[in-house]
Amino acid sequence: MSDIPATDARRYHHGDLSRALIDAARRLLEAEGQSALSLRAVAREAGVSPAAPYHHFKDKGELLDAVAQEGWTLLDAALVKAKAEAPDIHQALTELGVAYVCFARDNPALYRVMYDTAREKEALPERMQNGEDNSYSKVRDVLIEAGGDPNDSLDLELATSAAWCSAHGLAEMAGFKQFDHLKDACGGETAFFRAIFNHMGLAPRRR
Amino acid sequence: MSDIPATDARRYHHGDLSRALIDAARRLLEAEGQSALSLRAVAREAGVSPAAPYHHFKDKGELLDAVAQEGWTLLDAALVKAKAEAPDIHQALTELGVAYVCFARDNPALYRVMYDTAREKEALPERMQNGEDNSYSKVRDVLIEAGGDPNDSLDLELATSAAWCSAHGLAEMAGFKQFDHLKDACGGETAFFRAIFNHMGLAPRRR
DNA sequence: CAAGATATCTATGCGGCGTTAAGATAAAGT
DNA sequence: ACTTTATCTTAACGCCGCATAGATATCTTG
Repeated sequence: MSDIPATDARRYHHGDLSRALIDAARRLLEAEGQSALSLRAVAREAGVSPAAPYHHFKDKGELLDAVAQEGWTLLDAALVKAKAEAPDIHQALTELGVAYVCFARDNPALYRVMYDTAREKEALPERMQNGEDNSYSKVRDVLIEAGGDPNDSLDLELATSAAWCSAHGLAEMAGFKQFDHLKDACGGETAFFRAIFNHMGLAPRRR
Repeated sequence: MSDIPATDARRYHHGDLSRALIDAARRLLEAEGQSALSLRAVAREAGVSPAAPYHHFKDKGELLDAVAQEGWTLLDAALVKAKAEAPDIHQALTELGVAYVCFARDNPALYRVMYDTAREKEALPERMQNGEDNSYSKVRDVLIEAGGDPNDSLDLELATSAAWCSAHGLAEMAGFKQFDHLKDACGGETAFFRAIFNHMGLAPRRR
């Protein structure tokens, strides 16, 4: 899924330690999971002393913020791709949802860091606010193209939020063993995702 | 929301330390939040030495399991109450959802522990499996009463799972500041919850 | 009731954590 | 060349989860 560069330069002044730390963190996250992501372990992985990160990040939380940022960017890219590849506009919303859940499945630890840091500040990143050309707007635009009323902004926002909540809910649940037999019965994991989304009749009021 | 008894008995042999530890953990969780919930802090709160808990729980995880267990029981009770109070069967599903989200809002740290421990073992508690007279079945039964086909068990399970995912998704998101203005626009928090659930047209195939 | 067995708790210690403070070293500015 | 500044290291503090060994209270059996 990812190619996080390994760091090599081992001179005293590193060159770009913040970058190297973020990469190290993502490498650790992918290889060992969230519980292994200590600041000291990140420093070790990057080949510096335990205190070195503090010259680039105020504390551990700020490093995690940076990691989460990259996560949101990756998720955004996955949604762009999904929309572009959707066969028609009425399936586009489901395909966005499937792409979302697949991202969470393929980057479980990163996905967790993204929402953990968001919960810490009780706010999703700006990218997720109602705005132009961000992740949130991608879902909203699909809803409009599929027949939503662009003038009923409250209803549109509710529909967009509902879609996001649904996708997040499924993303968090899909990993549980309870659903294994349903995945089989549906004929595969993504078929299961689609079936679940079909049961959540996500739509705005019509124009 | 809760009445977690404070422990007093301070004799050498405590009497019921496991009980006292669980209560202490829940008290800490409510007062200080999840990050303050260390095993040592729980022992302090219960008035025993840091190593005492190990005679009643294998490790910290097992204590959290016990706390989570109580959480699921409380959630179950909230759902029973919501179903009993629902005006008619077609609103019952939404009311279950609202009750679910309100539980998460009122017990944020506990709710988090519940899902964190579940994720650790990649499985929700048995209570959540397809079965008789558990939390899962409460949602499923409402879907049947509302017109779902009791014989199409795959579809029923998908619909039940979809409802649960949606509720969980909203529960996790509702705390974010992003939604404050929507809550206002809807005329209150629970009205917002209802509006979101309305946009997720949760239903099984008809009989 | 006495005495040994058992359950429960304390004391101590290990390594790892996040974070801070003080000192070393390399690069940049004058 | 010399100073200044940015960057990194070393060392230390108080927390943490957890393991071990020893103390103390209750239970069991005579």
